[in-house]
Amino acid sequence: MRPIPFPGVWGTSTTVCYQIANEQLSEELERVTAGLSKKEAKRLVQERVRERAQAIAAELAGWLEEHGDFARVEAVNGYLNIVYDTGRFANEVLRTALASGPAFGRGEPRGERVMVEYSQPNTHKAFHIGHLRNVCLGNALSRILRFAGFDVLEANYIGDIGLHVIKCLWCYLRFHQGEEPPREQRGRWLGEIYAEADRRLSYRNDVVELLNEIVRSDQIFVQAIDRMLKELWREHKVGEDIAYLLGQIAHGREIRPDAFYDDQTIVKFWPIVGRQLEQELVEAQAAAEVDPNARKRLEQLEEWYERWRRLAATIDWWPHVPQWEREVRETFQRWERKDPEFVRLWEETRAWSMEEFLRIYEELDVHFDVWFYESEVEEEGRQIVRELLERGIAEISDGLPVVKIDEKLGLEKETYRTLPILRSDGTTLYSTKDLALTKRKFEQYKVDRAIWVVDVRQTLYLQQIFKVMELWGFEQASKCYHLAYETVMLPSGAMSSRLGNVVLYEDVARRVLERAREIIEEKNPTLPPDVKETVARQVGLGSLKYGMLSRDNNRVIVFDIEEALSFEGHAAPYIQYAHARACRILEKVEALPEGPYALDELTREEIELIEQIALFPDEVQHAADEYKPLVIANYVYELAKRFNDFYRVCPVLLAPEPTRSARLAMVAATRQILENGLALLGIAAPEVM
RNA sequence: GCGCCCGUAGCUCAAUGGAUAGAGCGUUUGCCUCCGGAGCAAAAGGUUGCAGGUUCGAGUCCUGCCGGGCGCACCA
Repeated sequence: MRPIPFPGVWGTSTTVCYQIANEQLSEELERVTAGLSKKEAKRLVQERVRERAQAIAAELAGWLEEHGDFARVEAVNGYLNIVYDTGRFANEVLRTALASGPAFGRGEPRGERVMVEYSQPNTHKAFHIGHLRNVCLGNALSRILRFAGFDVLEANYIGDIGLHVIKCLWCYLRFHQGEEPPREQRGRWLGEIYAEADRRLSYRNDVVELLNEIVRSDQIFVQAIDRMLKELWREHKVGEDIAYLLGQIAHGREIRPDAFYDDQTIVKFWPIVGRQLEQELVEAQAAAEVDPNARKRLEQLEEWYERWRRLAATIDWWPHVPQWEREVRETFQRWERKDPEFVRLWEETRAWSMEEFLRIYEELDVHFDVWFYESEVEEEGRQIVRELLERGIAEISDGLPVVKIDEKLGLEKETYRTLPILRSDGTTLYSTKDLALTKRKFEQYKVDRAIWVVDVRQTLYLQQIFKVMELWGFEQASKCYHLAYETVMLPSGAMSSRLGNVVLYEDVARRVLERAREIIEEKNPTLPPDVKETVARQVGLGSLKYGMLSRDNNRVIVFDIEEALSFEGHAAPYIQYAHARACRILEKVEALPEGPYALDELTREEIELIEQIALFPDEVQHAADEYKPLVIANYVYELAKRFNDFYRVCPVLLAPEPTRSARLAMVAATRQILENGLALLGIAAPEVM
């Protein structure tokens, strides 16, 4: 059963006649088509089934028309369409919607406890718009599941320890100790230090990666390599390294960062590389002016040159990288032996990040029931690893404790591969901690199902965790579900803190709020200042959230700031605006008139509006079943659209009774459902804007 | 090599296996004496990447290509 897909016709449609026709005809068709060519047989079957479906539909329609209690029953193209008696059905819909109010659409309690883990930000790192998508999705999903009748626990899992924290603190101690972080932005400041640490530690790899990339795809560069190396020889007489470079490039083999004899070789070579790129750039620019096909090469060269330039600015880092790596390992050991001074620093800086996260959650109206911290499950994780090793599920391979999952499951084909569960030096991995966390979710919080709202790139990893839990004998492993969603990218490509093109949540939020304030100042200057501010937040943040939720989970979002700043068209403000309009009408009446309402003679717009209203409870269940807030996002937009159509054609306050009362009921019901639907997305429904 | 995701209007995206594939942006033309113009009306824009298959019926399911993205042993 589904709604009849024609405008202005309210009812349900069924395809059951096709199924009956198929059953009835199966034997006969086999007989008749014997000996016919495939094409002929197909056409014949198609014809016969259609005819029969239509005949059955017509028969059923006749019967229902007589015995049923509907406005009209029709057989069309084999479909059986049952058209509602609008007066009665519409009254029923409006009555329930208005009587239930904020509870309209709520599902029956399911008696199932579900934990939704989302957000999982890392302390000491920046909170960017990729994290925003996760929060919006996880929170909307939680709200939808709860409304659909599940008992929901919203859980956050703070990455407050791990290599990233150690790197950040190493960099802080080594290069920024004693500096005063900006008062309100200490979390962000730490994030910048982390990014610097990452750049420093991956410096050699980044340099060599660029070099390899150029060598792989730029013939002109490769042809110039003899001259470049001669130049290098004049400046820096390390024959071994020059021979190495020449050999690798000539044979098309990768250059490796740790293969150099002398620390200064690349430092000296880098300016030579830059000069070569500059020269190629000049030539490519000239070529691009006459030949549009040369544009691609020009763009590639520009990108390489930009990367070269960034790396050149800190070329003096090269010799230090191995030493830094040692220092990071030592810093990790300080954490492992719980060095009091280090732990104190960790606690202090961790609080800086948490301060920022809490501010963001408050702003987004997101509230967690359970807070997990990676630092709290390290020991429990080690215990599980020990047990896995004792029971022979895990083994030591090249000094590394791993679970060879495919082997343990007896799978021939590589599927789950191998999961390391502890570092060879005994420090914990993400996996160590996640094993413990999974156990905790079910045992400590007694949940029936656990959902991980995590980036799609971790799909294999999470499947590995679930499988290891299964091998360990954890029965609820089958109740673990990974809700994967795609990444947020920029028009320029993937975000990368190392490349310095990360769009931070704070920056976007400030701009969106600023824009919202400007617009409200322009549209509604007479509002009291505090109302303006509230509305600006509701509209600005609502718009940002809607942008994250109005795309399917498995689609990449290309974040465009201009789009985020536009409050027109298919966006939250459109829906909020419809809500505000409805409020304007309703505030002009004393009390909502009691039903039943005169709904027998309805316009097309009225039928479509009521039809959409009636759909809400089903849509909630659908969204919950599929884990798709998008379903609700689409629904509220469609409702707002139909309301606007209605608003244009059907005067409410000026309509004569009893139409006026009926329309007021429609407005009230619509307003309520816009509010309910937006609430499921975590978006506010302002009364004015 | 193995595996996952995405190809729909110029752009960004919708469409529980069902009837005539819909929105927004952008473009063109209109609408504020009328419950709020963050709105509305109209026009233009499509071989749903390609080729097969399953089905009464395929944008949707299956197979193979083509194009793009991503993941695969000590990051999280």
